[in-house]
Amino acid sequence: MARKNSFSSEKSGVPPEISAGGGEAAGRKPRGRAAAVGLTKDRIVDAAIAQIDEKGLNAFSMRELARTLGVSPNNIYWHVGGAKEDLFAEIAARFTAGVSQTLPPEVPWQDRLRAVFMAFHDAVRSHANVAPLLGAQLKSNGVANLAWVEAVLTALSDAGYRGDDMRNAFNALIGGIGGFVTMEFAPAPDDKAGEWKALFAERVAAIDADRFPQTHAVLPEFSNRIFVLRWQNGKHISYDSGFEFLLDLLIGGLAARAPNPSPSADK
Amino acid sequence: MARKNSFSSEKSGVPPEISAGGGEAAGRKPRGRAAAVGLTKDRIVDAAIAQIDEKGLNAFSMRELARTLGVSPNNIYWHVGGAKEDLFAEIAARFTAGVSQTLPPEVPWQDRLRAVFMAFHDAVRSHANVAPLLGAQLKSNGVANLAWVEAVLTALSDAGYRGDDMRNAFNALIGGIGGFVTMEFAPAPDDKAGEWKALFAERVAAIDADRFPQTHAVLPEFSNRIFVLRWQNGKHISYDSGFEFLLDLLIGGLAARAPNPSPSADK
DNA sequence: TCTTTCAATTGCACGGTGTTCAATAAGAGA
DNA sequence: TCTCTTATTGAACACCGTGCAATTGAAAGA
Repeated sequence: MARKNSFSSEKSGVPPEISAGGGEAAGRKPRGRAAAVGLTKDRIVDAAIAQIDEKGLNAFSMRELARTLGVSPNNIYWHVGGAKEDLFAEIAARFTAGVSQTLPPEVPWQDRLRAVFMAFHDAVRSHANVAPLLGAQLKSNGVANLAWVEAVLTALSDAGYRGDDMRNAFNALIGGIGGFVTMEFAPAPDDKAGEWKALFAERVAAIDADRFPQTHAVLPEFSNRIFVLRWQNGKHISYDSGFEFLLDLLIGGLAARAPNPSPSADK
Repeated sequence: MARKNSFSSEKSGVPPEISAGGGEAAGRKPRGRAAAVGLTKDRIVDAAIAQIDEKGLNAFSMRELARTLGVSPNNIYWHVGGAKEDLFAEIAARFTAGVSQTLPPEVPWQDRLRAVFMAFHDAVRSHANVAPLLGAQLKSNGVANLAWVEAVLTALSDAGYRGDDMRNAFNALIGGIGGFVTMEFAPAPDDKAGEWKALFAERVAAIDADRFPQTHAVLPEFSNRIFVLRWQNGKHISYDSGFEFLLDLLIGGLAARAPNPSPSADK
């Protein structure tokens, strides 16, 4: 039945359930020999996300998290395993975890892919400040929910991709889309009173029409609405249409060069 | 012409040239009224990149940079403008700056786009540790060289894209590709003696075949070679083919739905 | 019931960090 | 020579991540 917990506490004084594989059976508590059980990994992650939502990832600190939890910092370390990085990984896992509910296999693989990534996009937007964790750190990157991976791989397989092609397609998808989202919600500077915004806007407004005609021409329309010439992120300016454009480009391209163009008929 | 310097030092005791537009005429020194002129923004950025290359972005510190430059930290702040963030922005600008040499307009826009992004990819790989700066911070993100933006916009224009379509195409391209690179080189944990690698590899090897058949099936081949199931980044494992796949997907897709399919004939 | 055991929690301290404020050195222009 | 501005420094503030050793306290075994 596969309720494996590969390696739980084998060593000495170590936390409860170390990063297991799945993550759906949520109720199971440490249970071995509880003492003043008050803190849980879940509670920590919840509080951490809340704190990041509110103050931004830059301002996040272990000590402050401990303060708001009414707990000693070391307690957090104990539950979460060693380092801030591990907490971040745990947080990242939360996100792809929510997206695991996949569409049935009858649905064309294109639609399934689309649904998975749209859901991912929505999930991230609702906690935009954690976005950097999802793309810019290997450890966070690596703890993603397997159901999510499985869904993508299955879709690609149904499209007929195998071997290196499948690997490249997977990486292009995850890298392109995950990366887009990271960039979409890249944090703005810890601006003291919007000073940077003004400076940047001024600079953008003064772009030289002779040296950069194309850029200058589209400026009035694109200013603060394209990735490089902006002073606000996707939290304030919607990049939804850009995201969907990318998604269409990728899925369309995958379909165009897929061994199995549209329905699911392989195997 | 156009040697504008929009707003240089107007205020009180502020640094020399604040973020100007272009950046090609390199020789010009502060020159207003030099004193113990020994430190330059360029020297600082050089040293910073070197330090990040060597020790990683996480380990980077203003104080240590100052130490290796044989200089007081404040001196750096003075030259670079207020905060670590500003230095990072300056660093990021370096990268897109190197890629400004564009192909002549006779070359089909697809090839021009391809060249621009391949060059970008190469530039980043040669200083992989700075990658997170390029995607995961708005301020760094925003100082990119305008020649680079101009090149992309021109290509899209030649393809016939206008208005919202152009904006979406631009964002999809920059977001997708820039994001991919960010993820490709996402830093691995500051691992004490490869402990995490082992743990992760073990976990990956133990994936449940019943719940995740597809994932399990491709594992031997994909382990550590796809984005979510890996413990090393693009510095050690090549994602070149994935990158090119993405690039082809995007450019191909853009061509497929472009008003001007292949040659440059608009305007 | 009384120990023992060990999960869960704390205090304290170390060696850093980014950044600010006010003071200074040192050339150029007068 | 005396300014004046640019360039540079010293010392300090508040805070950080995290390791170490000590502690609590609930349940397991006697």
